[in-house]
Amino acid sequence: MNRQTTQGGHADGTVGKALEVMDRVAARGRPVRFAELLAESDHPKATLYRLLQTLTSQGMLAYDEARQTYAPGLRLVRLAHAAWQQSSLAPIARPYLDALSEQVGETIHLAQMDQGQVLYVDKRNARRPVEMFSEAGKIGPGYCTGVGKAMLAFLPPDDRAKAVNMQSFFAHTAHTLTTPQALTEELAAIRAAGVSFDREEHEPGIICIAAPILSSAGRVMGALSITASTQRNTLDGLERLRPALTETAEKIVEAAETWQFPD
Amino acid sequence: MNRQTTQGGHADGTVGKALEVMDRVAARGRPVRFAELLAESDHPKATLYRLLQTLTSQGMLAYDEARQTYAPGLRLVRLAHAAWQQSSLAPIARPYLDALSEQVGETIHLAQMDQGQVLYVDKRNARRPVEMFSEAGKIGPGYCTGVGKAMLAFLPPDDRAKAVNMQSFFAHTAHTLTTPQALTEELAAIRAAGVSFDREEHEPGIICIAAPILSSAGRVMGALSITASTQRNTLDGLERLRPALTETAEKIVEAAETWQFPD
DNA sequence: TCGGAAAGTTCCAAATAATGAAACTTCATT
DNA sequence: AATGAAGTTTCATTATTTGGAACTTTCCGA
Repeated sequence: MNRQTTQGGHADGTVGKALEVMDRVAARGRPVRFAELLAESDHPKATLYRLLQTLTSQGMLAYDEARQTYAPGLRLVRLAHAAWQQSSLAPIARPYLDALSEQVGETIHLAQMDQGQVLYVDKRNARRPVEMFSEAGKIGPGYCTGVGKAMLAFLPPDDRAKAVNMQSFFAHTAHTLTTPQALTEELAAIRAAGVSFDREEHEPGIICIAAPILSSAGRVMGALSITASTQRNTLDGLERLRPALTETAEKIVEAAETWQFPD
Repeated sequence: MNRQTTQGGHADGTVGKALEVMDRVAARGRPVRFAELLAESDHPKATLYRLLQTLTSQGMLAYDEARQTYAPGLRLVRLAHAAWQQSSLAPIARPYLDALSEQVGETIHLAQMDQGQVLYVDKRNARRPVEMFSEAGKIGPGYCTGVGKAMLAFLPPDDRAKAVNMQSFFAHTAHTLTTPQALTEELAAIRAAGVSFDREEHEPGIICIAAPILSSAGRVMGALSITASTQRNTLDGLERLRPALTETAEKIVEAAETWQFPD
């Protein structure tokens, strides 16, 4: 029972430290040099060096000899396949997303919570279906997205408070909620309404309606959203899609709770 | 310099052991109980228990309290997104896969090698595009798939010999090559031909033509294949698609070697 | 081409974390 | 209640990790 509530940073044992390094490499979004990592890490040179060696020899990182850079390794892709299939709502929700996509014709996101952030696990585009990993696996902020707010709103009070405090508020647009107070009030309104809206809070011109996916016990399993641009739609227009949205969310819960792994 | 050539299993340090446990959980393909893992592991109970605790608290595993089972965690999905984008050929190859898909109208796979196995990193279906993680991240055998043989054939001799010995041959069909000798001969033929064929070696009724993706220095970067069923096509029919296939492979190399991460 | 500095790698005694046998707690059955 | 299988905790022992410093290589400018 060794909880570190301090700043997102966990670190039990050697494994924790190694994974923290993994995260840093992944967060860069491009190949990184040893020195770059060293600069932002508080490990001594030798320690960081050996952590990177271990991760590389394990296939968790790929080392490019020519450029002397590290990048996340392909072993992760293999592991993630299993994670996506087993631990995400995506495989169960797929047919319902397909149906909803056909019905409403707008962009749809399926998201879950991971470590206080929004993790997108599936998507349908208005025209072309799915865009692979380029969307699944992407993360987003909790306080200024429809799915983020929908999930935060229905978290148990303690977790919700914790999650609200973990947000690092940034005014992406003039409509972004930028204080814990404003967000807390908004979340109460969302609980009352049952759905959340993104009123151009994350990107100008982009609006969305989102619904939480709640287990029958009331636990937040994820969230589902329909996104549109202000050029082609309005908040009222999205409000009209609410029944389709919440019905889909309900079907997903039902499917998830019925689902049993075969022997 | 502590190499373990023995059976795919590496294990440097604690991190290695933890990741080996991760692999075992992922390999099951369904939630696993502690006892199941204990039975197939050679760690003592307490050790395995703590490894699982660490991985769980790190978000690498998800623990289902109700069922008392472990499954790969969502943190992996996040990390894999970065890996797929940065370390796989998929993002670079995408436009070329799209074009090839449109041109030939058959199923297309893009694969890379990971730890002696074939790792699929992208796919196009005949009709509907892409199927998310359910295909990307999947692994397959090297000795009886078109992409596997294409990559094995062009590996440096030492690596090739090692990889051939790592295969665990199983006669999926009557056409499967089931000995290292037969495979080695086939690989020589593939080197001479420049492309490989799957002659119903993995699944009855499924054939394919595959080409390696070789860097200008001759290093194996991945492989590309066009798959068809014997009902709708023949090996000769696939042979006719060879120019389109190899041209696409060349375009991908070119794009990959030109590609530079922006500052 | 040469010097110098920065980047990357190795060493080893000290510090720390992992180990695992055994004892203990649960919880579902008989 | 009694049994036992599954899961959890303890703690002295053991093995791994640590990090300062020395060493080697690479890069760059004069």
